[in-house]
Amino acid sequence: MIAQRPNKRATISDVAKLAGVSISTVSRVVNETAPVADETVQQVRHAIETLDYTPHAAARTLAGRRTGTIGLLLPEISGAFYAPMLRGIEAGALEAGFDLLIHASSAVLQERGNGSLPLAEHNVDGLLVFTDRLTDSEISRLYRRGFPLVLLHRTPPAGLDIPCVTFENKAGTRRLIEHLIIAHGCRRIGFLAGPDGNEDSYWRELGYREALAAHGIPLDPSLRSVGAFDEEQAEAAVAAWLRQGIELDAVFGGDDEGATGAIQALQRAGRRVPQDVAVAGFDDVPFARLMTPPLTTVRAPIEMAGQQAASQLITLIQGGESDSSTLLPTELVIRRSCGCA
Amino acid sequence: MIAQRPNKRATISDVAKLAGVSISTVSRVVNETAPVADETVQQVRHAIETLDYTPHAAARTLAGRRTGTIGLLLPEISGAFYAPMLRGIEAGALEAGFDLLIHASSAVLQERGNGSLPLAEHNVDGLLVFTDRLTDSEISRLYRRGFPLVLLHRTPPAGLDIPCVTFENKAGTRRLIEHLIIAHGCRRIGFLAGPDGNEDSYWRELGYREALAAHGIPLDPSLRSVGAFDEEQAEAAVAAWLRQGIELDAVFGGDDEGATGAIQALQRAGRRVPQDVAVAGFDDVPFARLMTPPLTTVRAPIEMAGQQAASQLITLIQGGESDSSTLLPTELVIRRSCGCA
DNA sequence: CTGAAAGCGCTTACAG
DNA sequence: CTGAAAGCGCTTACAG
Repeated sequence: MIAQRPNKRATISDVAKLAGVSISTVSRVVNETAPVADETVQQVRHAIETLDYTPHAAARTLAGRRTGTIGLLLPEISGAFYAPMLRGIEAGALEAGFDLLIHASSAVLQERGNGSLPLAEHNVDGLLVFTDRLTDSEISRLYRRGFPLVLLHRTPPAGLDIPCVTFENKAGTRRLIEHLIIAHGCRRIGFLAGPDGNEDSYWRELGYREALAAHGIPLDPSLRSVGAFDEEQAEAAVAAWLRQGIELDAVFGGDDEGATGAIQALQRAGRRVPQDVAVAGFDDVPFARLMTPPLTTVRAPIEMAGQQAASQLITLIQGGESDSSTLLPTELVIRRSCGCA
Repeated sequence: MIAQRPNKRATISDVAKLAGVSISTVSRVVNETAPVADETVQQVRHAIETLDYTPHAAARTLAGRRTGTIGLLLPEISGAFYAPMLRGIEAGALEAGFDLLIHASSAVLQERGNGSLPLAEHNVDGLLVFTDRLTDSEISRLYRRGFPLVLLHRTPPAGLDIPCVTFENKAGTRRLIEHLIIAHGCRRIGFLAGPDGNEDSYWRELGYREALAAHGIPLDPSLRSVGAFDEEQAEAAVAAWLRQGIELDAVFGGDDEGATGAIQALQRAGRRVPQDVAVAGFDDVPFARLMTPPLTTVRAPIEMAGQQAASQLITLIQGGESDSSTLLPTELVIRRSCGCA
C-alpha cells in the first residue's frame, strides 16, 4: 500500500526572496515580458533552479486571463478513426504551446454536482466540438458569450458564424461510386448510411445520388440502409438485405467500419468479395489496406483535419481571424475490394 | 472570416449582489459545503440562473488547491491500442468527476519557453505515466515532491514506491507459446521483441523462454529479432529471416501489430499462414479477429488497465492508499492463424 | 531596468 | 445559518 505524503512547493515569492528581487522581476524573467538586467536574470535563474520552481498554472490563468488549454468534446473514443484525429489535434495544439483537455463522455456539458460544466469557459480558452451531444442551443450559448469554438464534421446552427472543418465528402463519394459504375459496371449499389443526423453521411449520400443520376441509374430506396459507421450494425444491415433477397452488385459501407461489416455479412452468406459483390469504404483507416480483400476506399485526411481545427481554434483564441469553413480534399484509393486487380 | 468578440462573464460577486447575500453564501450553495437556509438557496440559485453564472476553474484551483484534473503522458497516439486505453482512462477519470489532460508529445516534460512544464504539478492533481520519455530521474523528482503518480506498463525506478498497472505478460505469452508447441508441434518459433527497453516485451520474452524450456526446446538466438510493436519493422524483421534462410514453423509477433507485419512478410514470400508458418500476436486489438487468417493472440484488458490506473491515481490524489502494483490477467484467444480450425 | 500594489475569482477558517 | 476578511500565486499597469 502506498499513501501520498504532501509537500511544500516553491512560489514566486520564494524565488524573489532568494534572488533578492521583487516578484515582478521574477515574473519578467520567467515570461520574458520586459527587459531585465543580465545580472538580475542570472540571479533569478539560479534561484529558480535551486528551488526547483515552476509557475502555478491556475494562478497564471487567474491573473492573466487565459488557460493555455483547448478543450475537445468527443462522442466516444473508439474505432480506428480516433487515433489519427487525436494525433492531429494534439499536434496542432502543441505547436502553438497549448494543452489539450479531452472529454469523451456522453454527458458532456451536463452540469456536475457543483454546478460547473466539465469543459467550459474556465478551464479552456476555446473548444473543439466533435459530437452531436452538444445541442445547437448549447453551441449558441457558448457562441453568444464570445467563446472561441471550432466545429469538426458539423456545420454551425443557422446564423452562427462558427468555423468548421470537414472533408470533401460529397465529391469523394461521387468519385468512388462512379468508379464502381464505370470500371466495374455496378448498377445495384447498396448505401449504408451513418448514424442518424450525421453530416458526413448526409454529404456522402448526396455524392452517391449524384453518381447514380449522372449515369442514369434510378435510385432504389430498398438499397439504402443504416450501418451507423459501425461494423456490427453494418453487418446486420447487409445480412438483412441478403435475407430479403435484395440483389446487389456492390455496397458502399458509409465508412471503413461499415465496409468491414458489409464484407463480413457477404462472406458469411457465401458471397465472394469482390467477384460477386464489390465493397468500398470511406476514410482509409490504417487497417483498410490489410483487409482481405484490401479495401477500396476514399482517403480522408483525418489527422490533418484535427490539426487544422486546432490551429484555427488557437488563431481565434489569439484574437485572429479564421476561415469560416474548411473543406479538406479527399482522394480515391483503389485496392481490390472493388474488383480491381 | 470570423473574428472573436470578447464578452464579460458573471462572477461570484455578481451573483452575491443580485441575490443580496455574501459571496461566502454563494460559494456554499454552489459547493453544498455548508447548510444554507432554503429561502437563501432559492435566491442564489435564481441569481445564478439569470446571470448564467459558472464558477471559474482557475480561481477555484488557486483557492482550493486542487485542479480536478489528471494528466496523461503518452509516447504518441497511434495504433489500435490507444483507443481502448484512452476510453478506459477517460471512464476512470469521469466516474470520479475528474477531467483528463493529455500530452502525447515526445518532448513532454521538456521545459517550455516560459519555464513551465507542459504537464505538471499545477495543471493536474496527479499524473498517469505511459511513456519511456519520462526518465527515471524525472519520475523520482515528481515522486519526491509527493506528486501523485501511477505508472502504466512500466515499473517504478528502484526504491520508489509508485503504483503501476501492467498485464500478466509472462504467463499469457507462455500459455500462447505452449499452445503452439503442444497443439501444433511448433519448435522453431521466431520471437519479435518490442521497442528497446519495453517492459511488456521483456516479460513476454521471459514467458517465451519458459515455454521453450518447459518443453525441452533449446533457445536459438537467431530466432530473436526486433519488431518494435510496429507493423513495418516486424515485416522487415521477418523478411530478413526469410532472406537468410532461417527455418521457422511459427512466429510470435510481440503484439498484434507485429503479428500483422509478420503475416505480411510471410505471405509476400509465398509462405502460407498458418499451413507453412503459424503466427500469433498479443493484445487482441479490435481488428485481430478480422484479419486473414483471424489472429490467435492473447487478450489484454487494455481498457480495464486504463480505468484502473485512473482510479488508483484518483485514490492517491484523494489521500487514500493504493496497491503498489496491479497485474491484470490475460487470456489466450485461439483463432486460425496458429493452425487451429 | 525595478518595485509596490491592486486585482484575478474563488475557498475557508473565524466570528457571530 | 451568514458575513467579513485573509489568502491562494500569479500578472500588470503605474511610478520611478
